Amino acid sequence: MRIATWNVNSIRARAPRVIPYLAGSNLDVLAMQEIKCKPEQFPVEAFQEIGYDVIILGHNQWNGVAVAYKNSLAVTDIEEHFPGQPEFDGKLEPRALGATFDGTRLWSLYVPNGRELDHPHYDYKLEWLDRLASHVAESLEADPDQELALMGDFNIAPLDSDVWDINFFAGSTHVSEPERIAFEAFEQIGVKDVVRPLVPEGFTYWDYKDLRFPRNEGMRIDFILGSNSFAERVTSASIERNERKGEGPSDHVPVVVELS
DNA sequence: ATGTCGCCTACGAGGCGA
Repeated sequence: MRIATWNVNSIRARAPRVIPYLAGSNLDVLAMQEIKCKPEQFPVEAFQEIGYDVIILGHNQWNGVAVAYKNSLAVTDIEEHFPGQPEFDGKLEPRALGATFDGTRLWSLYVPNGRELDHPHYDYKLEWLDRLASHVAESLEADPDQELALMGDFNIAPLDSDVWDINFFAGSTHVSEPERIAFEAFEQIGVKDVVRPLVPEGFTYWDYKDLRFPRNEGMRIDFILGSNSFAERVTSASIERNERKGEGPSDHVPVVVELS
């Protein structure tokens, strides 16, 4: 089984990139973030034409997550939002979508950005991560051997080397100690980064501004975190840097793992 | 370089979020 996560930054704008990539990728499952549309606006037919069905969670022009999967796969236990997921500004945002494929539990996750260290969105981000970790910990306590993966845009650079210049990010979100502690908490509950051991180098995101991609001034903020049973099945991984090239790319690229 | 995108509203251009 081959699965991937990709912050597409609007599926309507990105279909000309996502559909050809998916058609040529032999992926079984693609978790997407920032689809930026309602379900009725999602280009479902373009996915169906290349043999994929789609699960969608989107409310308006912000956020939104989806999961595309080969139409030969059986999907069960579709879950919109995770239990205990906090609200922002009184609203439950479309940032988490769970689904199980042949016994493998996958989550497409778009972690809140945080905006600024003194912004309410930052507290929301930390709370969101804490609640997610609590949910995953409970789930793993109930079924320690389950194959589970958290896939998505975590909006955290866990290491200084995950940004092109740590000094540029002084006082910014994505690199603060509380965010990094929140990220490390997943490893402590038994869900670890399954890509980094196989792909130690490389960014997953480059801002559209300031020639960031040509200068390779990026960030590693998109991850696949797997339970022990999931991690044991991972045979290879890749960061699809070429998807940042050419016409009309997302600012993020796909992160892929192959399972035995 | 104040250097980009994509969405909204509402039909031009500004606001928001990332």
